[in-house]
Amino acid sequence: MNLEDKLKSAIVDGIEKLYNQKPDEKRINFQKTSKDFEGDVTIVVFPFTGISKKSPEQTAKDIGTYLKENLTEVENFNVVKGFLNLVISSSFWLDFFNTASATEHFGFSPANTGKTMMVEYASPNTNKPLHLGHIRNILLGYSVAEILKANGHKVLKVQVINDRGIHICKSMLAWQKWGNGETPETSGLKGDKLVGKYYVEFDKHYKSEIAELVANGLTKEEAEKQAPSIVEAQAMLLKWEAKDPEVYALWEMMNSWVYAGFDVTYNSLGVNFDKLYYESQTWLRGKDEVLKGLDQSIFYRKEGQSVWVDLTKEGLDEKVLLRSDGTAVYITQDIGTAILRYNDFPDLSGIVYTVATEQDYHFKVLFLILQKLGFEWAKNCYHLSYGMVDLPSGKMKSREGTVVDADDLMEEMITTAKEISLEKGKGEDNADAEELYRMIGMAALKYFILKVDPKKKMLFNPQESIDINGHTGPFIQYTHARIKSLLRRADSHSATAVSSTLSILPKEKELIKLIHQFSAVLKEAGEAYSPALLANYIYELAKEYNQFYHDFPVLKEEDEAKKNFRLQLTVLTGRIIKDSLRLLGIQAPEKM
RNA sequence: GGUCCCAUAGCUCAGCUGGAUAGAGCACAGGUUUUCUAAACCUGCGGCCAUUGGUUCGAAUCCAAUUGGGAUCACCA
Repeated sequence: MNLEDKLKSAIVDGIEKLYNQKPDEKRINFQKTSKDFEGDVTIVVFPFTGISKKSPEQTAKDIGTYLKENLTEVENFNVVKGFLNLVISSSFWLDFFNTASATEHFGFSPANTGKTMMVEYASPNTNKPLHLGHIRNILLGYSVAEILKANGHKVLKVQVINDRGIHICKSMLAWQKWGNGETPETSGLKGDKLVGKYYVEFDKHYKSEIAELVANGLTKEEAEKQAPSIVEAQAMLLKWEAKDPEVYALWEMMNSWVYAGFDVTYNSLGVNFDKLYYESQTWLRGKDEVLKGLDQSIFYRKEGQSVWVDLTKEGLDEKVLLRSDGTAVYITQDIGTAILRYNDFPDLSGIVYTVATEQDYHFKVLFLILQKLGFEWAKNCYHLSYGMVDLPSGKMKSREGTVVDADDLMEEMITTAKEISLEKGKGEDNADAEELYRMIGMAALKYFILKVDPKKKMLFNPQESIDINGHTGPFIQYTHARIKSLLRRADSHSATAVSSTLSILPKEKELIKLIHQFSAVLKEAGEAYSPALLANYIYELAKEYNQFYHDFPVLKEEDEAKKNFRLQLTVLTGRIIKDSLRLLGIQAPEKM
């Protein structure tokens, strides 16, 4: 039983004894004691003055006296207005500290919950390389998956690959026409970059064709439909759908280039997947489900035989599910794919879809439709919606060339890390050092993105945004490296339990209190699907440790008991930092 | 036009289900090293929490309206 639960039930009992009435447990509200007052935990007593029929001060005094008499953990208390500040005994903190020290991954859920969660992330199109927006997606999805694991769930990381459609045909067509047989090998380009190059090439030709047609008197809309390039691309898509051998072979070849390219990027990002879903294999799914729904009158037909769902009662619109020619639309596929996943993994307890906030409406509709179709599990589907990454110049637009390429960005981060290291006189020129620069650069990038609340959009300034000092990944890495350095010197430290009668300094207690919060933070990060909570917590911990480190000797402490305690405090802090960074996908170097 | 999201220091962000004098980092001005990593630590500067009402003992937080920004609403994906 943790401290807050203990306090809570004691307060309930106390109020009942004091005033003969049970308080609403939900109104018992704990908060950190403001640093201007003495105490560790503060209870706001205003909600209970109605029961006590006494002044806030008197009520707080009554409850405080009761707690002090009945709970060994409560050593003392003081009252400021309606705030009851409790001083928790240092023996409680030290007992907790010993327990945490003896736990391998303190804060992680020790037991398996038996739940299996599927986390979908990345989900790229196969016609162009990954960019900054994908990076946010990938880092979030990966980290959420790891956090869920730390909370005791089984996790399946999956990726949906949008490998079919008009977009890929555009690249294919352009390559066929103007590629001269160029391959990743002959061009020296990464596969995804090469295919992306032809996507841009297509767009260039398409645009000039439109301009020409408009000059010849067509409207813009007509020109966009009649331009030879797009007509050809559409013809190619039909051939693909008919499994034309030649088109299919081209499609397979170009996709294989893209996958090889993506693998490099995923590797650099340090992420992986347990299962891949290819749209080319799932795009025909869902149609049967829609027809079943039609039979059950969940859906209806409109003129022209198209099939619709009416969501106006839910405050949304009508949505088309099958075109009048009977073919599926995008959401139809998603219906099919969701069902497919539950068929693949019947014991799934939920699916987390990591998809940008632009698709909020889409997922609302999708989950509603699944519910209407009678799938109970639909309520366990969660859209992890994340905001766009904006640039100082505004939105990223591939047409305007303002897209920040994922590979370029990572490389730039690593180079910057190297430059800064050399500037600080810490750099060397060997393989180990190169690996360290990579770790630092990637930490700066990952932390910068993950520390922001997922659902908020964020601004990315390539020149200024990524820093290495202050509230950053490298700062936390540095704290870890510093801890490791200290521990390397402490060759003979033995892990003996700390006596609960040891007197501890305020700064030491602050550290223990922060560590005490860790399990709650980790749990909440999992429940809220928010790595940002963990990222911000671990910064606080690193900062607190740095202050402690600065102010007090560890190895040079002469009192053996204190030295032992401080060493173990250092060990535990280092472990929590390392574990947390790992959950964020960030490596913790031993030296830097 | 309908729906949804957002607005906190010059900049980038915290601020959990309402609680004490709203916090960090960057930037700016200074300081700390004969002692465990100065990628650190400390001090200062910086705020009408977009505006206006409401609920409450108490509002950055909840509600409503307004303003400004963004997203979305296709027989596209």
